[in-house]
Amino acid sequence: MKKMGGATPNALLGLLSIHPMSGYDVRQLIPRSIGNFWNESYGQIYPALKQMSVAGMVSKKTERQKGRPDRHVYSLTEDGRAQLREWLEVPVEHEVRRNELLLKVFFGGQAGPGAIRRHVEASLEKNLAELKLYTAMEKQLRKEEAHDPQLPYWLMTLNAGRHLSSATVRWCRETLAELDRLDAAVLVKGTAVKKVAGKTKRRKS
Amino acid sequence: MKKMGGATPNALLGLLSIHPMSGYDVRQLIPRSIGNFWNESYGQIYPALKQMSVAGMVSKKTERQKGRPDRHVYSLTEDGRAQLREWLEVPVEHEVRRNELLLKVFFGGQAGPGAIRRHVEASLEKNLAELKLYTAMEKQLRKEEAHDPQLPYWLMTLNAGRHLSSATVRWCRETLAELDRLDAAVLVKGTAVKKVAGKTKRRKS
DNA sequence: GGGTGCATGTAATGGGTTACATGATTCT
DNA sequence: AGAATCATGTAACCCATTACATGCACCC
Repeated sequence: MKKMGGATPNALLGLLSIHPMSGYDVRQLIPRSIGNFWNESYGQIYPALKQMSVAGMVSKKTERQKGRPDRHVYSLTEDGRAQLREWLEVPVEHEVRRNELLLKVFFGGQAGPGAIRRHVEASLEKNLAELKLYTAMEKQLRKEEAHDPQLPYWLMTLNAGRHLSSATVRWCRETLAELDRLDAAVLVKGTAVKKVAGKTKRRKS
Repeated sequence: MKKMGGATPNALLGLLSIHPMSGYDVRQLIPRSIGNFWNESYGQIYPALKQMSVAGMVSKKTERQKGRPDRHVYSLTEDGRAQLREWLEVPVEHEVRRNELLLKVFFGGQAGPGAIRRHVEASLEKNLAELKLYTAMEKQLRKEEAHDPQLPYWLMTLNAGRHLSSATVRWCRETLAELDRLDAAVLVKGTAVKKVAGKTKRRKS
């Protein structure tokens, strides 16, 4: 059995472990499953499935269709399942996840007035929206997949999303307050002060 | 002035905005500045500095040294500063940050007993350690850089790290509790339980 | 003598997205 | 008529890490 170091093929094995699928199906499934913390594009999926097929991790069955191209449905082999289990044992190593928002905040002193505030506000909105989405997804999952033995694990990842998003929301609010304080300090010291953006847009919700 | 789309050159401009530096210096500075949410390797830094020099974003001065190779010290030009300011205005777009821990948790149903728990415990430890580090860093920053006008922004990113890490800690604890509950449920169901490693196979919706 | 730090850089390799190419079907 | 969906795949490109290559100084 060959080594499968990369996370991508293992992620695919994981998805195929739910049920047999085509490459197209995999791509469609992602946003409704691991989409909040993982992504794969067609450019990764199709070649990876082919390689894994050669390596004996998956077996392929071709379903012919009228008009449309054939569906190549892949399912896990025993080797594939073993490989997945093995990979799941390997400790995850820490990688620095890049966060462009924080990068810009770090250099905020160089930015024009209001730029950082706008970014933080956008992040706040985004994370509030995500929070709503998570609770909706949870309800749906609990209903539709009530009997799936994997449900608890799916809920754990949803819960992670909730914790992360709500922490980000809290940070955004604190940061906006801090930005207010900074602006105020500048005003006090201030030379010629006119109408620097002091308004925080309050909108729909 | 050329377009600089990628975040890497702009991150370098940002670091050079603190004070002029060599490529080597940049690399050394990263872990003590943006290291918690950004990284650049020599393989990126040196070519990028060269390109930016050609593009007129930075100017290079060579300091000769005894024995050691020359230091190439780069500083921002006006164009570079403008480019940085411009980039700081551009809204950050959402990218799905990959999280291998969550990926493994999602497929936890396929894992051997204890594997997921070990990963979550490791994450808990890691984040607790990071929390300690953040408070230490904050103290140090407040002392050493007390007069730097950029300090507030640096503290904001530190604060983000704190929020993120402590959210992760909370999630880890909740998740460990949930894993306990799952294990207990399995024990209850498994009337004739002997070898835990037994069979959870045979599942198909 | 050997490891570490200073200091530069390039090349190989891997990972990943986007754009391209094809083509029928179904919906608006 | 035109767009979206189904369905496959490849090629070009971008981005990033790692390994390699060099070489002196300093410390143990």
